[in-house]
Amino acid sequence: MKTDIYLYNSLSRQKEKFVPTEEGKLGIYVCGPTVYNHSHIGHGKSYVSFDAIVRFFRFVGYKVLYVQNITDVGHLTDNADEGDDKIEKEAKRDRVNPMAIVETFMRSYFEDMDRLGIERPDISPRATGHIIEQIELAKKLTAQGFAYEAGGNVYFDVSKFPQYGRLSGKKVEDLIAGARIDVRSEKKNPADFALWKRAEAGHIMRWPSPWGEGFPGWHLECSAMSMKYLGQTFDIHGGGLDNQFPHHECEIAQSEAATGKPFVKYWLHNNMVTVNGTKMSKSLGNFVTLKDAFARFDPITIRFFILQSHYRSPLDYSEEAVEGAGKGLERLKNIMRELKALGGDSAKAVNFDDLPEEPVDLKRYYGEWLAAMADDFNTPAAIAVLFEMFKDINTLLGSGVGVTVDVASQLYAFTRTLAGEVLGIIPGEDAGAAGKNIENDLANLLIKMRADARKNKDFKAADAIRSQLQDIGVILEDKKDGTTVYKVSK
RNA sequence: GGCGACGUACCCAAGUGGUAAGGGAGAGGUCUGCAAAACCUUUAUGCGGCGGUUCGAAUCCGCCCGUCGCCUCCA
Repeated sequence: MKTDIYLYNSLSRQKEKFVPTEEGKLGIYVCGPTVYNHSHIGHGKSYVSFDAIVRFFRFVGYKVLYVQNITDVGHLTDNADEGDDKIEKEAKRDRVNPMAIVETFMRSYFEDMDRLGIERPDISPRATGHIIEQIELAKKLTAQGFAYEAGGNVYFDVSKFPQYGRLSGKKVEDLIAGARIDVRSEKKNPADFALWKRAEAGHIMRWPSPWGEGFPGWHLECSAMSMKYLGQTFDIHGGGLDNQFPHHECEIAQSEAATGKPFVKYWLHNNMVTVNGTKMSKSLGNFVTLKDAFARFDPITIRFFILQSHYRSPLDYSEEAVEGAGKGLERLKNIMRELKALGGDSAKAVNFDDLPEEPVDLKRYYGEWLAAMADDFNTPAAIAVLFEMFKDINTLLGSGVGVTVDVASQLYAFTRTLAGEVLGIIPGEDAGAAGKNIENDLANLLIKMRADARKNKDFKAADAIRSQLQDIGVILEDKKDGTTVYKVSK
């Protein structure tokens, strides 16, 4: 390991040094989306954050197993007991099979995540694919006396699990006192939550169980699937702050009651996205979908915007703020393009144990960057370090001293690793100038024509070429040495 | 009502006891045929307000104001 990582554990409410269950390995589970609608900016923040966290763990040498579920059943529109299944509701409205809704929005979800440069989780288990495991868990809890059946429903008996409320800082008594009176409930205690729900007539998604036909409660899937793939005790469980209660609280209760072991060592919660200062939620209908945002901004700009604030801070989405972020990101891309043009893309591995201090003090910048990332994944501070370094690099490039291919290559590889491989804020291989294709040849042809016009002081023709290229999204820049480079704007 | 978080320049945003990172925008300058890009300089005696602790506080304590979140589905 190159460094110790400190992270804020919601369970202890303080920063702790990360100590893996198994040396060199990380098992992480992050609550995935319920796929009944397009993903919004909030999903983007959550999954971009955890993507950066996972990438960083991999960077420092951990072998990571990243599990993120797809909820495709059982998530009710109301509280944990009443209301329709969200997916069925959409399905009924559109008169299609619920699984078609699931398929549509699951594809939409992955498409959006791909565009945000998020690496796919290692395992994306679906709730409906793990009905057996969920039934087993419910059976076990019932047999152990932690759960009871009532009219085809199975409820977890919160009174049997005294630690309930530890994660969210809530007291069961307060919850009961504050709970809405539900006269029809078969529950012993208003705070009890459903492990299994009886399927009423007309309910489409249903499975046979020891308690009759029904479907699993929302919380159960995450316990069943996380433990299946990561073991009864695993390292990190992540998710949105809004899921801390009741969802994660219920997961802990179910899992620890069933196994008698600690469920998760470190709980990580990302903060929420607000739009115009108000929380965005599917229920409120004020959400900005990622597809909306992508129509306005480059997806990587959205990613950069997200990582420019800390994952535990709330993020207010505004076009002004994203535009500002986008311009900063432009600078980063410009530098990468220049370094690449100087021959920097010749593959070169970076030896982080032996970094040079000249002509750019990579050793220092790496140390600062690493310290920022290792301190609860402080991506905004890490990005600030990169910008300081870019200033040095730009000064070097503009100094007229000249940069050797070797140095350019080293700077490129270094930046590519920190900003690209780990933070994911450098888009794929799109840096224009070095391409070998017809587009590149045409662009260089026009550049040459313009250069000839300029030589003949025919600035009208030269500017016409430049402005018309700009109209189609190609921007020309004249360098100090008299050459001209082009870039394709988004 | 209960619990929690936050309030840093025009905008975004780090910083949790040692004298205000970074990005955007603005202003001036260098370079350029002009642009663009880049570079240089500049923009908070102050970190919601008022007290307190301390040699020293944006950072700790108290009160107040404001905003947001959770307590019901949400990443």
